Amino acid sequence: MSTDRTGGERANYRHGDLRRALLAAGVDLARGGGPTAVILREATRRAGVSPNAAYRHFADRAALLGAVCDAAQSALATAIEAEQDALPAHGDRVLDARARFQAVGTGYIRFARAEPGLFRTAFAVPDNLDASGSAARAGGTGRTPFQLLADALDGLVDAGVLPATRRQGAEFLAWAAVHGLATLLIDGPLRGLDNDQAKQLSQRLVLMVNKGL
Amino acid sequence: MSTDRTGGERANYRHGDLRRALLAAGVDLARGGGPTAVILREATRRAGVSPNAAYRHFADRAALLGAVCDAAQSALATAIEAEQDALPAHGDRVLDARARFQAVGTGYIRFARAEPGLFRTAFAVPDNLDASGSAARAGGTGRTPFQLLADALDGLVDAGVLPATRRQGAEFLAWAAVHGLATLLIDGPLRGLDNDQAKQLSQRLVLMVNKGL
DNA sequence: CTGCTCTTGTGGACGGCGTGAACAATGCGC
DNA sequence: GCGCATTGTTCACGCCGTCCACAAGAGCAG
Repeated sequence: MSTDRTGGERANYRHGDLRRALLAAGVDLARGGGPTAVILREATRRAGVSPNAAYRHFADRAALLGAVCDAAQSALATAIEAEQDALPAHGDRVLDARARFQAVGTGYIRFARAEPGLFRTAFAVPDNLDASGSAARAGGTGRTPFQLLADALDGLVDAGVLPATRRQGAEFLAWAAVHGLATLLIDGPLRGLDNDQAKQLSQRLVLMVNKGL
Repeated sequence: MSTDRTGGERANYRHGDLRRALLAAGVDLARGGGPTAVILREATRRAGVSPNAAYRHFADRAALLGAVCDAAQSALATAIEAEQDALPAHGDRVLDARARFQAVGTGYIRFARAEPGLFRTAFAVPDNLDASGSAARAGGTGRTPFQLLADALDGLVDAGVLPATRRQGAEFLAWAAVHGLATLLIDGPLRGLDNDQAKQLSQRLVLMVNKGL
């Protein structure tokens, strides 16, 4: 019983799981105010620890922000998966593939509107192509948001909806459109739209992508 | 000759045009490092003035950043106009309308890639619908980027390319796609693409929008 | 059990940031 | 020429990220 963690308070001066606590605090901060709200000192304060303790677990503020960013991407992936799981499966391959593709877009935008702070944080750190497949950014099925989109596009090809010749690079076009709309909806001139309008617009956008790909 | 400004140095302790100098410094900072690089103290340093002098011309850092943001939007508008002006006018109304629409997208993305810092700053301050028509954000023709896009869409309708029924809200769909691609190209996984690849992808995207609207 | 070492948290300090309040130099209107 | 509103300066505060030296446990060797 030397490391008693059953109260929330520290019995020892060792915290026990400080890294996780700091990350959780960071995610909370990001949820409330986006990437710039991820303040290292504030995270340590919330973990009940002195500022410099953070440096035992993260190289610097950027490293903490990076971890929060990964967590946000993972949450986004989970949101997309949830949207897809809620889909009724009506045997038709074509309709199913279309629905799964649509669900990526609607889940993406639903998450952006529900958790704007986390959403903005998810894309705050410029990532390279490798990182977009990192396991830390995956949801419950082990796939990142980007991979979920790619899967949906593959599904469209398999169902014969999308010609294989147009498959290459399609994830970038689709992602650009959906991500752009999300940005407009939370930070841009489309902020203030109500849920119905937003949903309608996002459906129209995915339709546009589907037709235009 | 009491207000001698002919050297670059201050003869008087009055600066003469500090607001403009601070704004110029701010734009320079934004060009180099995006919105977070717009440091109030650094701007005053570059203007050769004490930090608090800035407060005679801007309420706070946010106000300075807002002015820089407007300037960046204006630069973006100018870039789009330049792209449109470079277009050869071959009498055909349909082709001309399409080309002008396409030029909005290519000019947008060209600017984003040429001036990523300014581009990111242009959208750093969440704007409302009114501000997207503000005169401070206009280019040489007095139109903001958003208005230039709307004009191009109107042109498509006039030329009979785009059914009037689909005109409403089309600027948001088009903007979402182009803006999204721009962010992928400068901050996202598509950073690192060379000019040809980027141009090709952006053409494909505008084609997608054109076809899908 | 004793003592050594590695890990992890603490305390103090530094420089940089945004910003407020008091003060001073200046140019302008009377 | 005088008084005043304008504009820049100086001093000060609190917050931030971060470096360094130190201390308190944990874990292991004997």
